Amino acid sequence: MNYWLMKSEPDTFSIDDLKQRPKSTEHWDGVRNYQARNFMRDEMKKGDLVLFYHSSCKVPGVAGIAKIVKEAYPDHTAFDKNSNYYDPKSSEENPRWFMVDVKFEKKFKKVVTLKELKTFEELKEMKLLQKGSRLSIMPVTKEEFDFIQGLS
DNA sequence: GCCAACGTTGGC
DNA sequence: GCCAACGTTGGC
Repeated sequence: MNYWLMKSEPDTFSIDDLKQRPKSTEHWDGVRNYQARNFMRDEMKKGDLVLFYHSSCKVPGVAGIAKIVKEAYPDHTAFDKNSNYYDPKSSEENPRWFMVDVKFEKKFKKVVTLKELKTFEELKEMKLLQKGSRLSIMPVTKEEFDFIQGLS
């Protein structure tokens, strides 16, 4: 089983939004970065756990936990001309972008903030904290996952 | 294949 | 709103 961190802008889609979806499940569309796509398409497995990270907001940080409930399949928003995520280079015959389904697992009582994360020696190696790291989907180790959950 | 120009991310 | 860092595009 693998562990991940997935970023979302809470003004657009927060952990509360995820919880409120039917079956507390939503497809993770709009990923348009090859590295993030490859993680999703090639390595994410059903049952993997996800740190749900709030980015580009007042208090960035890990807001809770979600779970992968469906493995990668073509991201249909890439086919939709009216979508912000439309990509003419992706077709149904040869899809370029993929998404997974993610289910709400739990919300932390308080957000484990980015500021806080930066203070721990144990998390020094985290991809999230590396300079210039901007990936919206990245792997975390079991140790990092457990440690962060322990902070909540 | 190089690289300049441009676009995006995301913390601050 | 600024800007550093990184990704993508496209001319050559």
